[in-house]
Amino acid sequence: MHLNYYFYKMNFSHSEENYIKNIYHLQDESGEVAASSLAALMQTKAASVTEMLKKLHGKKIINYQPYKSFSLTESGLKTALEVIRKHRLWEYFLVNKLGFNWDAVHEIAEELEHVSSTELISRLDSFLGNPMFDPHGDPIPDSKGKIKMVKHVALSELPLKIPAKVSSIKDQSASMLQMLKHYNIHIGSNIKVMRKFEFDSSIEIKIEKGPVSIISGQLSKNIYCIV
Amino acid sequence: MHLNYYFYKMNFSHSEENYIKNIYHLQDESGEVAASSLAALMQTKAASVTEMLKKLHGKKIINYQPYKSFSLTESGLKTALEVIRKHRLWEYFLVNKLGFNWDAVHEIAEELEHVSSTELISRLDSFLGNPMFDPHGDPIPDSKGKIKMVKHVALSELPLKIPAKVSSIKDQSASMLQMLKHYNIHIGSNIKVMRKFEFDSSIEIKIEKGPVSIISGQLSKNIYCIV
DNA sequence: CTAAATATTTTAATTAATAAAAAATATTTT
DNA sequence: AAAATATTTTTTATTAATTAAAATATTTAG
Repeated sequence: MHLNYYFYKMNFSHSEENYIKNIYHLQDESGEVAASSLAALMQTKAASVTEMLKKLHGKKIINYQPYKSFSLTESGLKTALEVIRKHRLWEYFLVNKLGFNWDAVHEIAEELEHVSSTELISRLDSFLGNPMFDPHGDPIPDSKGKIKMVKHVALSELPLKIPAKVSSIKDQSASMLQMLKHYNIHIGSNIKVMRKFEFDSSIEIKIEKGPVSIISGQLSKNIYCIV
Repeated sequence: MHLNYYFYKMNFSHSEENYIKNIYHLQDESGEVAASSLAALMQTKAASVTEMLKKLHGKKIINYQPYKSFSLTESGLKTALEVIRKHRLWEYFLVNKLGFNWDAVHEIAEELEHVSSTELISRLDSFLGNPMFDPHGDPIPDSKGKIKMVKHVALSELPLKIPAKVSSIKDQSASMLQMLKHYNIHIGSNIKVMRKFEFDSSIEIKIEKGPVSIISGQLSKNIYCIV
């Protein structure tokens, strides 16, 4: 019987890793996680979630009491950040070394993130030059699980005339990408909000070395920036 | 119900891919494959092999009649070469981009070879400069499944004074690697057999830009060359 | 050519992981 | 306190892979 010595590296199934990762994302937004939100996010049924919660609780990955909302333990957090680190490093590789578009890499990284070798990830990290952010602007945890806490603020919430950098796009549908292309906005664009129009919530923006444009309130809510 | 249209890309489980790959390796050596050899190679029981054979036959991957030896169909061959292509490209990447030793990459490539995206492999191939051989000297199939047919001949079988290039090492144990280091022999070394000693099957070799050495018959049987 | 040895398949059962419908129970809202 | 909602338990199912033991086919040796 394998015990969980502190130096013993636990292995998780793909499914477990996906659950752990998604619990992290939810708890990152709002502290604790309800079974129903997790079921919704993972497009599965509440009963399936409960099954997995019992399993993860048994492995000391989550703090969990029946009927209560739950959160990752320290060990769970560490595991989540390892998976997220892998995912984001692979995304960086796919875009910056293999030349993929940033909107095409998520699915592939979903597979690559489950490859288990830590030596591989450590070397990949060096090879890529220890990048801090993935192609979507999300921070990449370091080998110790340390992650830059970046506040992503929607363009719609940005104060006037404060320079900001586009860091991520919420809705990554094809129609959204089309719009971004039209306005020549992409991850890394330096941008300022010049005016806000109360009437329809549209805003006037200035893109560095680019024109002044007016974008809809809806679009501005989907573009996130780092100030 | 999904039918197997000619443009429909079949998906295989990791286990199926491993079986297909290993059938390829056996059939590459000796034309047809017996269930028992496959069971031995894969360290499993004959009954498990039969189960898988029925499944692969159902998917038109092998030519199979009960109790007879079997072989890959054209489609099976294509699949096998795709998996082997992935495996060898990843090995090349691990060694030549991430700086792994060539003897440390097999296990990691065993995982990476099952990542499904073909776009990924096509881009990886370009990124690596369309290499022809992996770090063990084995040929990498191209995107169409075309593979350099290289005849690997053991140093012990090499005619006298014919220049050859070390292409692969059969026994990849630590003790073997130690010996190779001692003699300064590695994949790609240009080498000639100068004399053969009948008494103990040892041979005298000349390594390009290196000294003349005598190696044991046992060692010479484990070093393969391309003539 | 036949008996014995060997190889392969079938059968039946097992394990493991995941999923989920339906019923039961707990919590929250009104 | 009742109603609505959320969660868990129970039960059932699926899928994939594995294998011991029995049955059957093939090959080998005498």
